[in-house]
Amino acid sequence: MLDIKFIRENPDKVEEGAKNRGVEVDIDRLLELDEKRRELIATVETKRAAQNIAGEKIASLKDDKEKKEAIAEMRELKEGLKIAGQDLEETVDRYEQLLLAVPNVPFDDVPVGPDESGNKVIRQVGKPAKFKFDPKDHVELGEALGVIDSKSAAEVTGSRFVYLKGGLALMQFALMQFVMSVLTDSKTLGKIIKKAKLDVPDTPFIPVVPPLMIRPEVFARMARLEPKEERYHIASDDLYLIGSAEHTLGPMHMDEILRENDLPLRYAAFTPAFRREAGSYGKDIRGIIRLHQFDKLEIESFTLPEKSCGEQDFFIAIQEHVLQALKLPYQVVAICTGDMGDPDARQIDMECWMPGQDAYRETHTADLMTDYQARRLGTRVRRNDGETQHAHMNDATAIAIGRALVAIMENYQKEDGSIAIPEVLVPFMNGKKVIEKR
RNA sequence: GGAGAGGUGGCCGAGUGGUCGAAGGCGUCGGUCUCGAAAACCGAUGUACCUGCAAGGGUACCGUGGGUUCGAAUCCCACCCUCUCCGCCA
Repeated sequence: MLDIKFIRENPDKVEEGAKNRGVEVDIDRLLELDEKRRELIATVETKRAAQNIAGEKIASLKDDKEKKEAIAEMRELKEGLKIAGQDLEETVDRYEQLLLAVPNVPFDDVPVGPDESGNKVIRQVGKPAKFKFDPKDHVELGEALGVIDSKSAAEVTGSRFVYLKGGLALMQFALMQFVMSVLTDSKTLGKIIKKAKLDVPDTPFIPVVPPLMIRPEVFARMARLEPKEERYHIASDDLYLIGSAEHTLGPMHMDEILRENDLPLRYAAFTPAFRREAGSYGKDIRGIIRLHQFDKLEIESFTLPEKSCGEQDFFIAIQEHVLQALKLPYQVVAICTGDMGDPDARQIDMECWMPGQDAYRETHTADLMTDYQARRLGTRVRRNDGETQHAHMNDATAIAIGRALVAIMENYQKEDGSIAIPEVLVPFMNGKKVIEKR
């Protein structure tokens, strides 16, 4: 949700932003309703003030006759208030509906475009490996090694589910451990900050294992309930399965006022993510690139408004650190206006080179929501001077299973079909250096 | 699943129809004292919205929604949530 004052002062900017995202909102109508709303508030509050004074008068009167007269007067006041009150209520309802539909305003450096075709590659790091043999894709590799079993999963649960087995299952935990070890160590974070020349503190991330289900009201306040067809819903308890740890991490501080000195608050959460993939029939149907369920390590932070941009840069630097440590070739992509989520002011993706796909594919994303989510959530900061403001929120992938495993399998494959294990993961895999057929 | 208790300000907690936005305590902030600190003492401390250049003024909020009433934190109804005990269970 945007600040109505900001919309009042920058209607053109808001309208243009929405238009560039392909979102239709009637800003003129919203401002009309806002004006009407404020007029009605004035009317209603004046009437209430009169009523309050009359009420005090009644309470102070001793004489029964006087009292009766005053009460009769009060009855009339009450009627007028009722009508104005209803009018106000209706206006506010329509006003809020419109206000909530307004997406965040994209930063000026966000490329304008209708869909993913408008995304811009910012830089490429590492070169796609050249193979002396025909590289296989992860499905072929995984099935031959017996570490990916889609067939059994399809029988047991359905398509887009998978059994990860043996070395690959172990690698998932190695990845989690490795990345978590980065996120919780201020020394490593300090090095990342220094290398990227950032001006952010090295405050470590607090590890979290959050709930996997969420109430609809809270989901809506995160501006992530929609599109509903993308969410799994548990009807018996009216709960939704989260599509990302962000969904239950973000509302941790709803209706709270944080203290300036406690920021940045950084969290790293491990969760499965559940996605119905309703809009992607036939897309990536092969393998483990797009699953209904995958495990993920997600990072989220709450910062002061003026620090949120640098925080996103920091998140990106962490992602690049991880990819470089894994020695995966990747590119950094600025997501365009039409391809961003509604709450995002800027979205940056990491795409890893996947030889089996012969393409760069998304493995990470970093979203800067500014105060858009925090305003809905009521997450505020009390500044040291006593002022309160809405906190800024950032959210990003630290490592996502499925995609990360695909990148490793396809980049680290050997001619005999075995898969070398990235050096940094070896200590987390009992010293195992290769996944081979057993 | 069964039985019970309860939701009040950052926290604890009092308040059962009218000067209650709400006692008291804790915490926090400022001050006095001190070389400094602790203790003690004094003072200040909710949020949101409307209005105003500002000082200020006004309105709402005691889980949520509705009702009764001239007037509701207080009475009635519905719902939501939390906690405790028993049962079941990783």
